[in-house]
Amino acid sequence: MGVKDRAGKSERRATLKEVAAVLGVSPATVSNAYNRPDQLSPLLREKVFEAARGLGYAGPDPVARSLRRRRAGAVGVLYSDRLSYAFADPAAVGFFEGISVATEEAGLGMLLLPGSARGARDPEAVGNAVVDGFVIYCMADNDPLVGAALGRRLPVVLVDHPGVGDVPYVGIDDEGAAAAAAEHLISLGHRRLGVISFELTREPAGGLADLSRPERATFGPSRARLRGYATAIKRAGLSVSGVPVFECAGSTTEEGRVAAEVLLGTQNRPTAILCMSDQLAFGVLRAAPGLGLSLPGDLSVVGFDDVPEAQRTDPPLTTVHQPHVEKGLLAGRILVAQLGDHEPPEARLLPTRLVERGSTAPPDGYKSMSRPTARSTARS
Amino acid sequence: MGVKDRAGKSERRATLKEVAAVLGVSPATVSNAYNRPDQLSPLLREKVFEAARGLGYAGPDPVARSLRRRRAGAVGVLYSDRLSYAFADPAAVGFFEGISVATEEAGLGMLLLPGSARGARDPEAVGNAVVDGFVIYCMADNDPLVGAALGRRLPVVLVDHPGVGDVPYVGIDDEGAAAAAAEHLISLGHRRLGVISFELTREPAGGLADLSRPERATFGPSRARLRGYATAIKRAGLSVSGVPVFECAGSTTEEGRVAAEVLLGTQNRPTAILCMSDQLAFGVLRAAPGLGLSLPGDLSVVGFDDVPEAQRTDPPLTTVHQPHVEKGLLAGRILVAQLGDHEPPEARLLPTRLVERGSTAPPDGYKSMSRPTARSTARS
DNA sequence: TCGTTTTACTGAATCGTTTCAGTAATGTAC
DNA sequence: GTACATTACTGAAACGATTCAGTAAAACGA
Repeated sequence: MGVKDRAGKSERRATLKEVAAVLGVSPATVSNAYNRPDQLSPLLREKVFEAARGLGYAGPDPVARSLRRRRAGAVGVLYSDRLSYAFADPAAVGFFEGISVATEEAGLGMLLLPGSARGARDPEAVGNAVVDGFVIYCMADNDPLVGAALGRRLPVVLVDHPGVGDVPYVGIDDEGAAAAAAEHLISLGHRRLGVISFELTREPAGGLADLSRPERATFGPSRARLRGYATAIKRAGLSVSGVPVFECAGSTTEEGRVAAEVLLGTQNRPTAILCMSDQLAFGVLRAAPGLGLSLPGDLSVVGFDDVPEAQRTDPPLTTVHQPHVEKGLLAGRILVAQLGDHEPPEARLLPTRLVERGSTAPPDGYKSMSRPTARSTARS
Repeated sequence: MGVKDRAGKSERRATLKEVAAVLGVSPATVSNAYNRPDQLSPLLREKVFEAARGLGYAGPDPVARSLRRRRAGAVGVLYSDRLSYAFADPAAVGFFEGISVATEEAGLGMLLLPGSARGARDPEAVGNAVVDGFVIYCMADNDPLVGAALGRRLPVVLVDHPGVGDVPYVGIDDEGAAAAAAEHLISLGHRRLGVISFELTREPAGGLADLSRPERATFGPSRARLRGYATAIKRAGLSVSGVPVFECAGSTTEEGRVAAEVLLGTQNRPTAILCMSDQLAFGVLRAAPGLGLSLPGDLSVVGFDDVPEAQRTDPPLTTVHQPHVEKGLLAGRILVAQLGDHEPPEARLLPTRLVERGSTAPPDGYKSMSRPTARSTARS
């Protein structure tokens, strides 16, 4: 193509003013043709469209329009990690699905911001996002992007994140749900538990810790879940500091597998493992055969999330169910309502429920007492 | 709260000009403080930030900035249906994942436009989208939103959509892949085939048709796949018009189930079914027991997509593998390259491959000839 | 000390719309 | 024929930034 001249791209797009000029009318009239047909004779309106077509004018520029109208027509979504992780995690996908229902109802777009991946975090993206509000999903307490988003002074909904001031908040009772999961194992007779956790700090060390200091976790739901596990364990009269916690940098099957190998490689290995997500639990299921363990006889596993696949693993996964889609829907609706100055639905904690499936059983050689039934932890 | 006064929300946010006024400097200086630190004494810069903090000014307004800079910092994604469907379909989710990798690399946001659901389609959303370009994914040929997006004169990548002019295009060889799927069944000895298809027209009738007029489908990949099925069937000397095609409005398990019940409820029922997606095929698997059919003995099923779950069904699903994530990644990269005036990767057809699993076998009482091996259909 | 460069800032134009307050022309009422 | 309403359009001021061409002052070299 010879000289590099940006191959034809440079012809500037026509503007409303130019369309007006062609017809010898005022820009206001052209604007009205697009936005307020009743302010115009139908004839002139047609002429405007025709002239526009002639100039290749595709209608008012969205950016200029947004500036003038002061609305962007989209809501921003902030996620704690790389977006591609979100798409690989059925829990996040379910949540996004819920949001999308709400935004679609309102005719709004859904802007997924470039993830706040560790290291490469780029607060500019939040400052540059052309949105009318934010859904902040599952971010570390001290993530600077949260501050950046709040600083924009737009309507915001916080999800799975500790409340900030009077910002609407949607989540679950992580602590109660985690406690229920631990209680389930304990009541089956397990005494040696292990935990596979999300990252504990913003710069996760990875590797082993114990359950004695849940408060140091910088990630709201992790902290609450650790606390829940710890509470149940203490209540049963067991030692909290004896419970190994393996910290995973991400919620993937692979990380779960590695964690399981470490946790189960110790002498006096746990007979049951509590996982903070189903993805991690799947990793444990995958690791078990290689370690010569069969489930649930040699090892019990509890997940968290109840993603659809949890029903189909072998054995099916006992896990804490939480309503991901509804969580997204509620968060989305609250945000949308704020934008339209409607009365928003009440922000709240959604119910969870322990779903007992085949991955948990009394430890080998233990006679179970009465088995507890599904327990629902909800608060309105 | 007594009088409804928009509870404190109305305090207008401060502007750059106001920050400048407070300090008695020019707006240009404040702008420079944010955008060109080197144009400013560090001392003054600090003062600017301090004044900004005092006024609750969170930095330059993204919309105004976009207007002036002429870039939005986001790419738009157009999908043929309601977004919530996309999130429920692992194939689409994989595609989105790929896009997100590309946009994230470039620090761009990913704006999912409110779906072009049947009926409620709202071309305004496309015209109003604040984006630097579009990925158009899987839209009907004559969808007005495609025209609207093209009309914006922004860089565009078309995915799974018939090419338009010299717009970059990414897809697979749908026809070849479909033909391979049909050939597989035929070589197993099946003679009575059925097809479960996506919508054939923009206003899908639902229900039965036959394979004799693939060209009327208004949806590129559907058309190509029907053509592929037909080609293979003709090549085998079978009658194309004898092949029942059930049209589903959406790609869901439920629709697949219904379709299977209709297709298999006829006398002289098909011994094998070709599905245009794994989701539809899952529906067939689910319907089979109720119809007293066991797979693959009584019925063979082939899917399309090879979503992860296809490996875990019972029996595992024979299906056409296509690289969803890579498709998204490639589309995203091409778009991003165009935005930055880089040389974009070459647009192309990605390879597919028939994956034979347990859901296909020779029809009952038929002795199979040599079984064909996985066949790859790729073009660069 | 003079001329030149560098530093630190400013003024004003511009990005492309929307919208509000008019205004001239036409229509209606009596 | 006058008063009033309606219709069809216009002018100009926002909306909130960025940027380019300057300019005055300070620093520098010889």
